[in-house]
This record gives sequence, structure tokens and C-alpha cells, in this order.
Amino acid sequence: MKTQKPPVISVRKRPLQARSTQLVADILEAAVRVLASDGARHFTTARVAEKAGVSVGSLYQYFPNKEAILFRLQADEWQETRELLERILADSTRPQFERLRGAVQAFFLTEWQESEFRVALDDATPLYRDTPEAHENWKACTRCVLVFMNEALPQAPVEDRAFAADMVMTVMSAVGERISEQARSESEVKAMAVAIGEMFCAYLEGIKYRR
Amino acid sequence: MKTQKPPVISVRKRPLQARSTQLVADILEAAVRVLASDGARHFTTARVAEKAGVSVGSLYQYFPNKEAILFRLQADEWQETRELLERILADSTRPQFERLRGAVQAFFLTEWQESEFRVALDDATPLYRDTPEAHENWKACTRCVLVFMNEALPQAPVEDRAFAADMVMTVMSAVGERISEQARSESEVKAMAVAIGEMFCAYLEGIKYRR
Amino acid sequence: MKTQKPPVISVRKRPLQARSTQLVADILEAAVRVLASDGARHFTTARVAEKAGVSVGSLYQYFPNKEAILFRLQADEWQETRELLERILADSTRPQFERLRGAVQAFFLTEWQESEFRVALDDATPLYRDTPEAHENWKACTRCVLVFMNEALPQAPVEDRAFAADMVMTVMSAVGERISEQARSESEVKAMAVAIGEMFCAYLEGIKYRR
Amino acid sequence: MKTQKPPVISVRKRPLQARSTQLVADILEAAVRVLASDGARHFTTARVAEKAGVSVGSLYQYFPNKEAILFRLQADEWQETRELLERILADSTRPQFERLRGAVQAFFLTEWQESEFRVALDDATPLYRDTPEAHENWKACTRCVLVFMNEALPQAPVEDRAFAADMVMTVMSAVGERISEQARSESEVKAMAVAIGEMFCAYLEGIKYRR
DNA sequence: GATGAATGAGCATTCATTCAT
DNA sequence: GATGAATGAATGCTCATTCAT
Repeated sequence: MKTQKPPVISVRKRPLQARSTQLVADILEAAVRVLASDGARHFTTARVAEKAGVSVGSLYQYFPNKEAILFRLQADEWQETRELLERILADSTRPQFERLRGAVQAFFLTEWQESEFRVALDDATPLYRDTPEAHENWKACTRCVLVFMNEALPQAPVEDRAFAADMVMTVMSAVGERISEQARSESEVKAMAVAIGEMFCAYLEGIKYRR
Repeated sequence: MKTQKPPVISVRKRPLQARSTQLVADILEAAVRVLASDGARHFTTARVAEKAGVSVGSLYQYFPNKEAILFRLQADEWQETRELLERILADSTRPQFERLRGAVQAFFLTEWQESEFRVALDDATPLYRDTPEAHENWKACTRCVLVFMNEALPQAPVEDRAFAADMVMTVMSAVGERISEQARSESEVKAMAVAIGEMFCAYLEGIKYRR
Repeated sequence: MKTQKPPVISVRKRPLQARSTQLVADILEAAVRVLASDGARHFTTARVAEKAGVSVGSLYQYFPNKEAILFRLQADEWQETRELLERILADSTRPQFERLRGAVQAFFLTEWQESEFRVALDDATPLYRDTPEAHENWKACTRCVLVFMNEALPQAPVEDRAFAADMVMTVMSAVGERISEQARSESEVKAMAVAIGEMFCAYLEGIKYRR
Repeated sequence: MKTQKPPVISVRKRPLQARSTQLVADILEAAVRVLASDGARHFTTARVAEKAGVSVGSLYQYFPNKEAILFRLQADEWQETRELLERILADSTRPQFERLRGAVQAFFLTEWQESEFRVALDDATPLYRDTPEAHENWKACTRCVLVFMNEALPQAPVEDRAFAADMVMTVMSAVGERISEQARSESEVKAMAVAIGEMFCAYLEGIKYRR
């Protein structure tokens, strides 16, 4: 909202793929901009509509309420996160643990790049927390990690793998969020990613042969 | 993402040490109650004043604005966290790594016990983030951990120790926050604490003799 | 003030006589349903159009504005009331006063049966009151009653007959409306009808031979 | 709202007796004016506040919501009606039936005098209908009439007296409301009152000795 | 110092109506 | 003719903060 460091973010070019209408795309785009520039506190439907060059009425034609916009934004984030995790964790051309380290790195980096927006979105969490869809999104990501665990720790008990997936997701997303809140330098973020990647690997190594 | 709810937040008996006046103490006490029971969204000066048995006017005599109350609450939390870390990490009667594991456990447990209040306080973050005092508090905690690192990793390069302290604080507080948001069961929280404690130790072991 | 609720409003099968187009009929039908189920407050052109399976645009092709729909509904009510009164009051096979009593009974009963819809329509009165057509409809009903008075009180002064007709219509419709608002039981409504019928007859008896 | 005839009403000097604060009085006063001049449709808290020379905030300090203002106005009306009925119906210096006739006359007259305001208030009924207090008010008035019935029809069965009281109140208030809706002349209103008074008396005469 | 009444900008949401396609 | 997307004024209500008493 103030201070905070803002390196890459800009207009968040995010694909906005085949959105049914340009209007929805415009609204989401505007929402991102409002969030990043005005902060969660001043994220109002009026501002979004105005920045989108749309009337409030139109906005409400596509989103049942303010929260829905935020949730959609968040859902898109999770979607991207899931894709990122999938892409990296399932890449069988790389050694398993390297993939995990890479995933953490990549995740932290995107968090850091979009920090302004991410922070604002996190600030808005109270507005959409605990929706069933939110749980779904979280679980989808966790499932991704679980698939990786199944491959990486084939001999570990199934509960251990589930726990590891949950723990990795929790730590990664919590720290990622924290990192976008603090105005850190890129190298700091990288170092943090490396450290956390190492910790994950050490942890997995430890349970690899547990039974 | 969720499992159970912690047992009630018990009005947070916190000592409220030698506050300059009883009035301030009452206000903070009331603020905690309002936050825990009504949530960040309904945290209004009027409610706090009423619950404290004070007039709004008086409230504004001691706090320049609403944010100030929240910040003070947050500062108290950091203060307690610092004390907790100090108490545990400096306890020379226990092996070093066990202390670290214990600190994580203890920290997560208090987060979990007070989750209602902590979540609400976190939700209010946008209202007081980035004050210089907040930075101060964070640094004080980190210093604590750094003292521990100096003792535990006497041979490691000074930057490694600093980084380790920062990383531990970041991960611990970020995950602690996340845990209170997710309404997990006590045993889940414990398991998470154990895992993270182990990861920290593994990490420190890894840099212990680095030069 | 209340007792029971009438049994459901049965979608008001009303003939919808030779309406110029089926479309208008559909709209009115839908309007009745919306009014009965959603109440005057939620009676919106959008809902009516949707329930009618028509676009808003089409709706506006046939009705200049929302009030027009309501007025048309109201006009239909008056039309039915007029028919009912005519049918009963002009039925020369029954004794005159019995006809009057019967008319009150029948009128109250239909009010009561359709109370959900009638109440909503009354609630919407502010939206269409005082149109000249409304006056016309009222007068048509009163004329009906006047015809009856002319037959029943042939010797009474013409002004007395006019006044009696006006009074009977006023009391009957006012009390009928009130009854549908109060959600009374069928037997209460019947008793009220009997009493009011008796009062009318007593009154007419009193002016029968006045000059 | 438009048309309608506006004879006496004006600013409704209504006592506004020992209202705890002038502010509440001002708001109610303004509410009456807004209602009479703008109609129920345009009765908004903003307008009332403005006309009262008060901020919306203050208005909401004294009334929890818009409906509460209307309800208060209505309650005052009922209160006055009750007083009027009590005053007249319990006046043992006059013959019983004359009292009843007088009550109807007086009631209709006040309705007629305040018709602009009464109509608007009735239009607002949907906003406060069916509150328990509203029932209370109705019952208080009915009790008044019942007391009269007990005195006037000591030999009639108790249920007959109860029914008579209910019927009289229903008819009187329903017709009174209708009368204020229609823009009638004073003499018409008077004639209507006379006729209805006569009908009531005839009815009571009829059940006086029933058993 | 203490009080709490007063302020009024700010916000989410609805809905009658229009008009380009 | 039919459609339904777009409009934007209007509304009820909240709440941080001030200031006269």
C-alpha cells in the first residue's frame, strides 16, 4: 500500500486465456490493478468498474459480489501455482530432489515478482476465506505434490507421504506469502528458496526408508 | 486445510505487565476480546471502548487511532514470542538442537491455542503493516534466534548464522500463522512442529562446519 | 391479527381471456407468480420477464413500465370482482338481501384464497394508485352495486341509493383487503363476511322506506 | 405523492410530549414531513436526516433502521387512536351507542384530516408489517373496544363480544384507511361515518340478547 | 481530563430502462 | 421484432474521528 518494493509485477500479463467475454477479462485485469495500486482496503467495486471502463452494473452481471472477484483472482493464482508445480515436479528428465528444489525456487520467484499484487490479495483473504472452492484449490495443489511424493518416496508409508505433501505445501505457501510481504531483494529470496529446498530434501531423505 | 477448532481462547489472561495506566490495560484487554469474538472486520473503536467500559474519547486519548491498538496488540505478541524464544533457546540445560525443536513446538502451540485471536489479528495486518516498530519487533526476535545460532554454530561463517536466524524466524512465524488460520487439530499441529523442527536441525547440521 | 395461512395460491389459473397476444398473457401470468412468491418488494421486471420466458426488451414492448403491469393485474382483479358482483347481485332467483350477503361472502372468500397475491398487489399500490383507469374500474364495480340498490330499494331517494352503493363497495373492498393482510382462518373470514352482510342488510332495511 | 387532496395535515403538530431528546422529536417530525411530501417511495433515511437538520449518523444513533422510524410513527398513531377510543367509548355521560357512533366519526375525521400522511404511512406498511409490536398496538385498541362491548352487551356471550370488538376494529380501521386514500370531501366522510356507526349499532342491537 | 453525541464520506448492491445488434 | 447486455442513480447503513460540554 505504501513502502513495499515493486519490481516486475506491472500489469500482470497473465494469460487471461479464452475468457468467455472480454468484459470479464477487463474486470479481472482492472481488479489486479486496483489491488496492486490501492491495496485491499481500497478495493471497491466502484474502483474496479471504473478502472475496467465498465459500469458497476455490468460488473455485477458477471460477479455476484466483490468477494467473487477476489476469489477468482486467487483461484487463478492457485491454478498457475498448480501448473507450475506440475510442470516442474513431474519433469522426469531431472533428478527428483532437484525438481523439488526447483519448484520452491520457481514458486518463490513468482511470489516475489508479483509481490505487490500477492500481498493485496492475501490481505483480502478474510473476504473469501473458507469457501469450499478455496479448499478445492489448495487440495489440487497438494495432490500435485503428493504425486511427486509417491514417486520420490515409493517405500515410505502412505501416511508419511501424505503428511510430507501437506507439510511441503504448507511451508512453501506460507513462506512464499511471507516473502511477498517483506520487501526482500531477489538474492535474499533466492537464498531462502535454496535453504528451504534443502530442508525439504533433507526431510524427505529422512523418511525415505522409514516404515 | 482444516480439522478441528482449538478449545476457546480463554480471554487471554496475559499478564499485561506494568502498563502505565489501568485504562490502557483495559482497552487492550477489551481489544483482544473483540478481535477474538467479532473478528477483524467488526473490530471497531466503539466496540472496544464499550467492552473496556471506557468512552471512545478516552480511548483516543491513549491511542491515536485504531491501528495503534492493533499494533500494540501485535507488539505484545512479538514481545511474548521473544520471551518464549529466549526462555527456550537460551536454556543451557538442554542440548542445543532439542531447544530449537522445543521452541518450534512451543511457538506453534501458543499460535494454535490463540488461533481465534491470532487469525483476527493477522486479518487486520493491512491496517498496521510496515510500521517501523513492527520491524523493530521482528528484529528483536531474530536477534534472539541469532544468539542461539552463535552458540550452536560457533564455527559457521557469520553471514550463515545471520541467514539461518532469519530463515528460521521467517519459516516459523509464517507457518505458525498459517497453522492458526487452518484450524487444524492439536496432533496435526504437533506433527507439523516436529517436522519443521527436524528440518531446521538438519539444515543447521548442514552448515555447522561450513566455512 | 393473524391465525392461519390460506392453503397456497394455486398459480391463479385465471382465464386470461382473449388477450391480444399469448406474450402478454405469459407476462401477466408470470407477474402474478412473482408477486405471490416474491412479494411486492422483489417484483422486478427482470424476474417477471425471466419467469415468463421472455426478454426484458419484449416485456417493455408490451408494457411501458413496471407500473403498467401492476395496474393491469389490478384491473383484472376489479374486472373479476365486477363479474362476481354482477353474477350474484343480479341473480333474480334469490331474495335480494340474500344476494348481498352472498356477494360479501364470495368476495371475501376469493380475497382470502388469493391473499398472498392480493397482499403483494396491495403493497404495490403506491406504484400505480390514482390512475384514471383505476377510478374507472372502481366506478364500474360501484355501478354494479348501484343497479342492485335500484332494484332492492326502489322507493329510496336516488342519492340514498348512490350513497349506499358507494358505502357498500367501500366497506367491502376495504375490509376484504384487510382480511387478506391478516392471514385469518377460513372460519374467521366467513364469520366476518356474515356479520358484514348482516350489517349491510340492516342498513338497507333502514333506508328502504326513507324519503 | 401527487394528486390527492391535502386539507388540514400541515406539519402535524402532534404533541411529541416529553421525548427524551429533541433530536428524536426532530427526526420524527421530519419523517412525517418527508412521508407527507415525498411519499413512502421516496422516504429515505438521507432525506429524513436532511429535513431534520441532522446527519444520517445521528439518525441511526436513535433508530436502528428505517423501518424503526416508520414503526414509531405508526405506533404513535395507534396510541392516539387508542386514546381517542378510550376517551369516547368510556364516556359514561353519553348513551352507549351514541358513543360508538361518535367514536367512528372522530376516528374517520382524524384519518381524513391527516390523510396525506396516513396514506404514506400505510404505503410503508410492508416495511414494518408483522412486527410483534404492531400486533400489540392492534390488540390494545381492540381491548378498548372490548371493554365497551362488555359494558354495552353485558348479556351477550363472551365470544360474541370478542368477535364484535374485533369486527368493529377491523371495519373501522380498514375503512378509515380507505377513506384517507380516496380524496373525499369532509361531508362524504361524515356521511360514511354516520352510516357505519349506524350499522355497528344495528349489529350490536342484533346480538344484544343473543345467548 | 473524560464523555459520547454528532458527523458524513464511503461502500456494496439493486433495478428500471435503453438501445445496439 | 426480439434480445439481453449495459447503464448509473439511488439506497440503507457503518464507523473512524472530532469536539463541545
